[in-house]
Amino acid sequence: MAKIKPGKNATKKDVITQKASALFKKRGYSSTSMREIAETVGVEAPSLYNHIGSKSELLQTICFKIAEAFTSYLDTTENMTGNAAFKMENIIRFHIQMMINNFDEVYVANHEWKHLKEPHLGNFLIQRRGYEKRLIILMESGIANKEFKTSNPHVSVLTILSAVRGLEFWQQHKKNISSQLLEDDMVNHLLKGIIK
Amino acid sequence: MAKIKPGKNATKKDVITQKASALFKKRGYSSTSMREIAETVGVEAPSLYNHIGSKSELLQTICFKIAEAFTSYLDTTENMTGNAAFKMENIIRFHIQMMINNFDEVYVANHEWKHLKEPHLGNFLIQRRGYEKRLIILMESGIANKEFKTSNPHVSVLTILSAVRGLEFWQQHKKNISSQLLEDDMVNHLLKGIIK
DNA sequence: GTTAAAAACTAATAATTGTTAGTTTTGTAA
DNA sequence: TTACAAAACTAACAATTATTAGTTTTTAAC
Repeated sequence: MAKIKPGKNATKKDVITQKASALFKKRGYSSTSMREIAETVGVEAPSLYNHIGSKSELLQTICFKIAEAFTSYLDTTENMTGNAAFKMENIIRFHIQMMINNFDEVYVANHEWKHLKEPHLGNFLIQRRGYEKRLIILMESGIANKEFKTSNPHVSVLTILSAVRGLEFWQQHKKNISSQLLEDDMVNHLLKGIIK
Repeated sequence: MAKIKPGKNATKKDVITQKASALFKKRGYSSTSMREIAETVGVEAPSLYNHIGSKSELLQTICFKIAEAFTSYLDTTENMTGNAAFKMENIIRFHIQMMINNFDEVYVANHEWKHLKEPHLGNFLIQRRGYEKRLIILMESGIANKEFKTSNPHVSVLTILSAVRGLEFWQQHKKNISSQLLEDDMVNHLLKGIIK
């Protein structure tokens, strides 16, 4: 039957999606051809269409899977007991771990979402803005609690999200920095700064 | 003569490059066609070739102009008198200002450089890594001086660069945040943290 | 007004794209 | 072994791509 061999718990569609993630990350969505994806899967291009609907569907799958993961972790965190600083630290750590453990897909969701087609593009942006808004509310509650210094919560959240989302080029420094050190140091930096 | 009308101090090539920056930012390098660029310039696609060599040359121009700006500002800063914290703050402020005042080009340099062709791709990465290395050295000197908390200087620099480079989605919050507030708050955050 | 150059135009090219149609091969259950 | 469905294959498509060639228009200097 299939030359595409799914591992345990992975459909053939999963395999294709994973290979596509790696290629979309490396070469960008638009520059990646279905023939390239097919080649890394070990199949001719038209065969892919026995498993997926379209190239753009691949991008949707990736983007929404990641968006879902972040939203769902935020749900969990909001329902935890603990102060705002605790929750914020949790979320930062989750972002860093996602970046480390699901690099290809997170990178694609962060950088290639603009190639989504409507209505998915709109939905993605709504979800993303909603996520940012909830983080801002968390930050505001921490300021109200006097856990955080008084500052513009928009800017704080933007800074944190920028920092963790842009983390992609940590990959080049992998040899020098263990992922645990990266996580701890980065959390410290974003919460407590670097000035003595 | 030309239907492309350069403003003061701007050649026709400059106009094309600027329009291309905006399109590369909005739609990505690969998804932007020469016909699209031509249309926003107000000309047919082949006419562009009277002023530029190729599409990929446009990307080169943008990427290296920005890389040059950052490298050159770092040169200046390194030669200033002042401690490491002063210099680092300076550099962070410059990054933020560049992001605000040259958004399209900085965004393209940060996100589309992977589509550069050799040998330019290699040169760009060398320049970029050199820049990061010099920031790490600056950070190390600050730690040695006891200006900065002891931590991994790689991680600190990575965090700062991630934060300022990812700043692109501040655009969506423009209405809420003045650029001066953004700059001051972000510098504070990256240097002194947010925890009380 | 004439002339020469700069820069626009139209037409065309070869390559690559995502995708469909139609056919053959493969694997599984009976 | 037979039969059916899943999934591979080849061939082909229409569209779009960056770019070139050749021609006409525009501009500026005299």
